[in-house]
Amino acid sequence: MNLKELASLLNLSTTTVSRALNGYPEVNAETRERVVAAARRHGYAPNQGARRLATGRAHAIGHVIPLARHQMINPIFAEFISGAGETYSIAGYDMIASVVPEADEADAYRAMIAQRKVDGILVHTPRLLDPRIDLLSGFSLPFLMHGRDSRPERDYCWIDINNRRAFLRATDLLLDLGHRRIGFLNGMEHLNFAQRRRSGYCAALTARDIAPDPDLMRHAEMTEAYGYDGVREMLGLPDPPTAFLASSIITAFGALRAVSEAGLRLGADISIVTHDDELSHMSNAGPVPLFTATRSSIRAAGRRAAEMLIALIEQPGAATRSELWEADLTIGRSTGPRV
Amino acid sequence: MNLKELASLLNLSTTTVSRALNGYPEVNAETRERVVAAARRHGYAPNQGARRLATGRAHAIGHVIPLARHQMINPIFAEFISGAGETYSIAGYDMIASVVPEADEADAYRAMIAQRKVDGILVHTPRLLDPRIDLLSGFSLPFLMHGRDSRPERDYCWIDINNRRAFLRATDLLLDLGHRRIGFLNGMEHLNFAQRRRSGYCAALTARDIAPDPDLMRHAEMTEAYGYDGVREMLGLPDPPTAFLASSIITAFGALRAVSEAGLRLGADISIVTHDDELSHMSNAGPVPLFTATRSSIRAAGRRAAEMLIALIEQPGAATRSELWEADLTIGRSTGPRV
DNA sequence: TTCAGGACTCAAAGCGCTTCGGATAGAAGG
DNA sequence: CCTTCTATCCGAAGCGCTTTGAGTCCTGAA
Repeated sequence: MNLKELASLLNLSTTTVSRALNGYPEVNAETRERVVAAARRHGYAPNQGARRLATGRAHAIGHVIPLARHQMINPIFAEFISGAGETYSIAGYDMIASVVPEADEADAYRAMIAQRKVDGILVHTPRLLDPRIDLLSGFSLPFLMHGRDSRPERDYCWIDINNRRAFLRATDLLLDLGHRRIGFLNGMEHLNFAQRRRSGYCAALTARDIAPDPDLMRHAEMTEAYGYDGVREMLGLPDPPTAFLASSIITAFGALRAVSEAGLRLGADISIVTHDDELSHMSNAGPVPLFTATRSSIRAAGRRAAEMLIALIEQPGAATRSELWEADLTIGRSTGPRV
Repeated sequence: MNLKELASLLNLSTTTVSRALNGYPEVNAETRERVVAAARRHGYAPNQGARRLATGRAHAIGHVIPLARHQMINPIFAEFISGAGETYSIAGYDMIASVVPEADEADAYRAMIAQRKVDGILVHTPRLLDPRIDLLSGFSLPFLMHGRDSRPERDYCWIDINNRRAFLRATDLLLDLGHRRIGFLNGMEHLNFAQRRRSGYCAALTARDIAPDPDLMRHAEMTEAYGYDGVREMLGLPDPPTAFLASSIITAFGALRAVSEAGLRLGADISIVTHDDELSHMSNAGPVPLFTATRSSIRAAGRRAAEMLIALIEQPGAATRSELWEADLTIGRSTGPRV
């Protein structure tokens, strides 16, 4: 069933039917009802390809997911996507996701734009000096970055959490509890967020005249095994840490496993603070959560990011402001004074 | 830059340029080279909307992700998607994902089809008697289900693992080790895979004249907390289990946490077997993995599912067969004889 | 009665691509 | 030298929609 058929069925022109369905005012209320009813009855919906061609708008937003050699897909990504997807559905946008080898990433962005597949692009997990900013700035298509670059002079729109402050506060908390040797299980440090977290961690230490110890700082993909191995190895050091700071709750669970296995009691012998993205299958909720954590919902970030990007698309004039969210610091059962 | 501009730039007709770019034989090799070079130089790529309209093919595959009230997004989903996405990219398909409230699920499928957004649909996590099979069978669009329905008489294409067999073998293993009280932390039992797993678990028990004990069987969303709570509560029973069977490695990690917290030793005092989807951030790899597990890569399933669906789309005649994969049973450090 | 103006409706022109059905020119065959 | 291929290329139609610019038919004021 297409527009023409529907129109002739109703003895109306395609113009009127199109207008009736798209809510234009110059069509009789009664006519509109007839049209809408008939469309529903016959399961008519406008062909998206034709609509795209006629309007020049794709009503879709692109996500490029680079797959590195190690083939990891961050569970955080799923959660963010699900938040963004909620907003897209409500606003009538499709999400198109392109999973490509890391090396083809730039081409994937270029193709999306050249083929006019999307009206905007959402960019994930920026690197330190992320080439995608300059790449995408070269086109006139709106894009929004989840996270930031390190160069404030670049002009683009982003949403991020205050990673530095969060990890500074987390480290401060542990220092206040008397901990002096704090193991840091960071994310991969070529990523911007990890660099900022490290900066917060180091700043808190140096503010108390503690030199950051390279032996206590690690960075890697934030897996469970990484948390386990990291803690296990650091606990084997001559002067082992009494507390750990984890960059992801998944890593924190791994850390906890190593702590338990070593026969140490969480919150008594060893303290752990983690960042908590509120992943739905790794909940750290409850009145007194398991982990003391800096917390910020990644799903909420996804929702908001999508809203901001859609605003960028639909009101090109209006200056959409970037947003910096503060993470909550919630005290759980995983921290206590140094013994 | 569009076709017409590119064509006049080259002093060729749009016909020839289009054919050159699409690899039709009736164009001079030299001409083709000129065209391809010019297209690259000017960053030309055909407008996808126009192409869709002209060819009637969307070159896209749809995924509908229903968001239940509890708003959970399964990490397994991300992993599957990433596998499927790899295949899509190689084959030149887009993945379009629609995140909708559970109640709007059927409409989301209908809209995708009516608007001709996709050439095929990949359906996730079937329920017991999944209405989507009849819904989608009513259209002429190919679809593929990751998982199966319980009604063998329905004719559709699927890929699945042998959940029943996997859990039967896992249970058998524990029984062989002398365990008689085996706690079962299943996924939500309105889902098909969970029902099959339960059937395998029960079959193994009854084969040894052990009546399945409802107190030892739970089903819920497969979170870490569920594993923890489940084990904790079952360990508090008058006649507690000596082994546990978990439906997801996330749950298994939660189970392990409860075991450790109770001061029990994994593989000695308590055994755990889990299903392992090979999630990239929750690895259970290594020569002797942490968990004894029934293992099947969900990412590989995603890749294969995408291949099958694309075959369904591109060779409508050819009978594409459904596939049932067997899971590996790998022995780790989490199982041992009953004490 | 006339006519301006509002309320509806319509025909037709694209949007950018693919593809059908020729055209043209040189090569091959008679 | 004329016809028939073959290798290339082109014009134009059409995919299904939106939207511009024009009506047409009322209503109510003059």
